[in-house]
Amino acid sequence: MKTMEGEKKISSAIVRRLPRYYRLLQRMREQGRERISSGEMAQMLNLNASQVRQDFNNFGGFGQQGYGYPVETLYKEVRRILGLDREHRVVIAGAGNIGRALSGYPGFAQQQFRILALFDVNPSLVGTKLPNGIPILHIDDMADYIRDNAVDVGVLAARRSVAQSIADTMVEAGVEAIWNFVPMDIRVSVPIENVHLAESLFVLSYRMQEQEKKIQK
Amino acid sequence: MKTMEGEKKISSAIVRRLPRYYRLLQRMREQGRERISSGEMAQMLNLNASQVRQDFNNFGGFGQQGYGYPVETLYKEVRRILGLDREHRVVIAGAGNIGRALSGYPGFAQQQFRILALFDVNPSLVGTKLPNGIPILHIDDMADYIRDNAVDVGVLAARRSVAQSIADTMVEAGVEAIWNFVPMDIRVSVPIENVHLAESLFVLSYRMQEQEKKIQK
DNA sequence: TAGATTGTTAATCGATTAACAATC
DNA sequence: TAGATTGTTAATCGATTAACAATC
Repeated sequence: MKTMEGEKKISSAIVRRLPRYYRLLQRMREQGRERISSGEMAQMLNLNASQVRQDFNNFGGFGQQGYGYPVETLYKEVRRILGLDREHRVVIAGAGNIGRALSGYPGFAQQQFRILALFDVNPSLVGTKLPNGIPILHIDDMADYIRDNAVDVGVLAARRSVAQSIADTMVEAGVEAIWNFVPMDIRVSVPIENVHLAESLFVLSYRMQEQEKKIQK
Repeated sequence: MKTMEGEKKISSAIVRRLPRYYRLLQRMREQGRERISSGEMAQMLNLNASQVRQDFNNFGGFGQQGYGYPVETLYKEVRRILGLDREHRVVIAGAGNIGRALSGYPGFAQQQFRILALFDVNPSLVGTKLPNGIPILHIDDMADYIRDNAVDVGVLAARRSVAQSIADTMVEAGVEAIWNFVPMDIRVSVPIENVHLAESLFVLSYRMQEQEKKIQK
């Protein structure tokens, strides 16, 4: 082990591979695997073995020459690096299709993302609860709720016209990160991660066309 | 105009920027803007003006020296490049939270992605219709439905254990692309685009931690 | 024409891959 | 010890940025 975490700036390319390593290690762990080599990880994730070793060495030397990486240790390290070793408290702005679908998504609870409440303006929704018991509250109460309940993650699933202003309210009330499902560029001072479904679909459409062109030749 | 489309291989980085240009041009168009320069696009999308020009020149010379790019023309070109100038016929496997949320997503219909049906095994869902009229059919009927209705895009929103086999059925029945919401690597012979929500959330979690560390210093 | 902005080549930067000594 | 595989430096590759002649 040579490098210490936190010293160098980790590139976005590397950060986006971390969840993939995490998922792989989780699976290996469930299967009772005790060690795994960079070559094996590379093959399973369609990467290069050097790249895998480079990636992990940004955070410290977790492997052992001649042996590989201990699955359990590496799993825990990656979980810690990703910040998944503590509970996150989440609210969702917008109780429409997306907002409700996200609240039912099992992946969150499993990784300690607790969804506390949804917020909306629709009078026929406000005051009700989802089947799983999560309450839908009025958006005007969101700021206080965030403060009172130590919410650290805000999810944007509202209409486009109000999205920026809701984001501002969230940040002002104290969320530390925003997960944005609204197809627009939100400007905030905290980390934000965009899930632009339409863009992903358009990329698919492009590749589909490209494929057709290839076949026609 | 020098290069002809289809000659060179377009890198993934460029393809992923195309939807962002598209969205920007759509907005400019709605605002009645007639022309736009590479510099202006770069600024709005947080890119470099050279990069913008390089990107478009992969597909042909759409600009004019001393003037910029005509918005309407460029918009239509990008739409065509992305394959959004024709209707796509879509089915969704899995009528759970995600599947139903996607069927209600207005972005699709606007871009000519027509969702024809959902498929599931749940007897209390099969045979019913969503509020917007889209029918939920039995998964066993999916292959025939795809063939009979010229479906070209399959959406995977089913449980993990059946996802690969459903994907195989879709491809066998003739879909040309798969949009995958199941957090696993699906192996198919057609283009596939993964929307791994958990991975996106984990990246957010990472950045949040990183930010905290910075502040503590 | 003069000014602006493209299209395109060249330079730079950063990420990926290869190579190999260190070492378990 | 011999074999395997890491950690790390060096080489390569590809993407981004800069520069500028072409031209509207």
